[in-house]
Amino acid sequence: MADRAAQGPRGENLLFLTDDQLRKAIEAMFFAYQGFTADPDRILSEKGFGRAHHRALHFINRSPGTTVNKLLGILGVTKQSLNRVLRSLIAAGFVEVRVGDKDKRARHLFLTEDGAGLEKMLSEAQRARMRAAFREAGPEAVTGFRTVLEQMMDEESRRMFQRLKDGA
Amino acid sequence: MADRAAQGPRGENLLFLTDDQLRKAIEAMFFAYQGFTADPDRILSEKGFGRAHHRALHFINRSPGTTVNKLLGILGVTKQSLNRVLRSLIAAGFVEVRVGDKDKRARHLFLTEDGAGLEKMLSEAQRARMRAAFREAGPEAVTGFRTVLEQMMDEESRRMFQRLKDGA
DNA sequence: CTTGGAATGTCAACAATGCTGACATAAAAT
DNA sequence: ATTTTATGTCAGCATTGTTGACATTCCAAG
Repeated sequence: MADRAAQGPRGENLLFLTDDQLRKAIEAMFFAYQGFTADPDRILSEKGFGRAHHRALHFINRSPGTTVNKLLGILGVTKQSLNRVLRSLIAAGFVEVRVGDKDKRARHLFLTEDGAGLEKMLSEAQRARMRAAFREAGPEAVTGFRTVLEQMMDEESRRMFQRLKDGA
Repeated sequence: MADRAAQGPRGENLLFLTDDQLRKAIEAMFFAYQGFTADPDRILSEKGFGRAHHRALHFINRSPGTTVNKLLGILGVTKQSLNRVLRSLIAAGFVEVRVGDKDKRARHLFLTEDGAGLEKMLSEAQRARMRAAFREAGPEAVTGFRTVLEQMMDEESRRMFQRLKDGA
């Protein structure tokens, strides 16, 4: 398995593509994701919610009035799974639903004041960790980080991400 | 959303620390992790296994003879949860257990030939995606990627990761 | 040596969150 | 007007987290 897609004589252009380097990156991704979700998970578990609730709150907050159907596309889960999460958020008074004006099948989702409060608490914890990591790593590392993440996405997710990035 | 926690006149030292930039990074992490797990998940679901089985196979493969207790520390789940996963891997003939020589409480874990085969299939799918992403992003991005990931980990995970990085 | 506590692992039951299937309702197409 | 498509809900199952109760083994105190 001796590899690296190296070419030049000096480091500059090495690609770090040995299986061993890739394994380390895979493990780093695993441990980093644990950290990424740790703070919100802790807050949520105290309130009897889980990670799925956080994701729903996040994307409703960022796109108020979005529909169940649009959320499905973003989250990549089934409508049944999302529905369960939304039901409990609605029951708890964190999310409000309005039936569509033009299309009465569509359910438009909004955060209540409480919902916005919870979302803020969760995002701020997550952002604080991300901000600390970025500060430690430095701006060039941050650029590289985002470039690799984007390349790791599925085609469909990447399109979704791009669309979300610019406006709605 | 004009952002960046800029200070100097030119990019060099920008910190990208606005909430909006952080939100984008958070979403990137979410979508990238979907991609990260997508290929192994697909393979596993055909065989009636899940992501937890992959993690167990990965770390047993990398540290043959490790014990249940050590795996717990690495995976960050309860022993009961891990036990269930191990039981099904053992029943399927992918993992072999040997009672400790000195300490008969300890269960040492090894992959069978089949187990190593499955692990290889899973890792190679995951490595292929990682390799492609790295190739697209370029070596500097890869360095930055790993730096940020490491900073995002919990203290404990980071120690674990460091220990794993250098040998067993 | 015995006894009691700590370490390791197993079994059982519950919760969160994926999934598929069946269905109700509204919109769109024929 | 009837059929088909889109959207969402309800019910039930699988995976994988959790806690609690327990068995076995080791080790340390007496």
